[in-house]
Amino acid sequence: MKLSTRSRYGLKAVIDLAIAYGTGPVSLPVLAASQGISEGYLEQLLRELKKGSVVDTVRGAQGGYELTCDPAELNVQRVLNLLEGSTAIVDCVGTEHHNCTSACSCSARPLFLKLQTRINDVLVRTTIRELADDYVQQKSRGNPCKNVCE
Amino acid sequence: MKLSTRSRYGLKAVIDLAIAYGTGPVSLPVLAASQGISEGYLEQLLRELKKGSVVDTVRGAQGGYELTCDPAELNVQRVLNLLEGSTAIVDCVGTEHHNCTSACSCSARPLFLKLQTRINDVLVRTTIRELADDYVQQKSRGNPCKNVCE
DNA sequence: CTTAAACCCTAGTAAATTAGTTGCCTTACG
DNA sequence: CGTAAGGCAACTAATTTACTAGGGTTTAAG
Repeated sequence: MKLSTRSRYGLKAVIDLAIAYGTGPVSLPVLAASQGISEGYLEQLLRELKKGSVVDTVRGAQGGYELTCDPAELNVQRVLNLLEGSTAIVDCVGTEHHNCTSACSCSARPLFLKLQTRINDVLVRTTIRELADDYVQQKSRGNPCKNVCE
Repeated sequence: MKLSTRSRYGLKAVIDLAIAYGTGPVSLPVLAASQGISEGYLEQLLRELKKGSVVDTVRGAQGGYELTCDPAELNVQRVLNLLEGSTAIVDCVGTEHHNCTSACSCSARPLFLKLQTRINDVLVRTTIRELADDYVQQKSRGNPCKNVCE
């Protein structure tokens, strides 16, 4: 049930980009330093996000990464789907239903479906803008925020 | 975000035991055959469930496994916690909060907390009895149920 | 009392996933 | 042209997952 660090790092980088939205690209070294992780690793995650058209890049000096759309229009599910591959808790309730029919299959399926529905609900409804705004607000109140996990 | 096969197999075995609740122990070969998996592997999972007092065993010939309590009193969270170790999607929102304070920590924390709340809600509210009853009912309607994942 | 069915336990292992690192190439601003 | 930046591929170490193997112990039944 754990979310991978890919997802955690990638999501936080997207939130960083949302905070900087409209102010030009943010470079990899800056994004990596924000979370205290290596540039090489974060780069891979950002490349996935670029493939999925969530971020765009500006090459050359003064370049960096930026969101392709307004953070208010970007939900968490889209981001996590790119980073995680899929946000399905079990394959048989993902977008590809495989061999499990909805009529009836294994005894745990009703649980999996309910869980997946609730999870998707949160992921779809939560926008990157909300998370970015919350974080900026907390910091402005002088709360001891760190974006680094220990 | 995936649920491990441990969890899937273990949970389904518990549902099998719920269906047989009150009719004496069910043997490992029977439980394993129900899902088409090896006895050795399922045995490990059942041992975890025994450690957690969810199932009890009867040794010797005609022995097997049985639930320690009424399936109506047993929720899915308790079962998955034993099988999965923890049902937390990230460590910092588990029962052990580690170094992340609730005041403010990383930018993604509000999302993690919301997600975890919704997940726990489903896991706590769903009883094994519900799942067992649903399954028995589906089968009695002649639906093509299989407890085996393909 | 012997046998066989059943649980008990430890250890090992192959495959997959995760979490990175390394190194070199391309682009573009000044 | 030099340097700062992203692009890309390959490799690797550690961990987790999903098992398998094999021997030990208990107990009901014949």
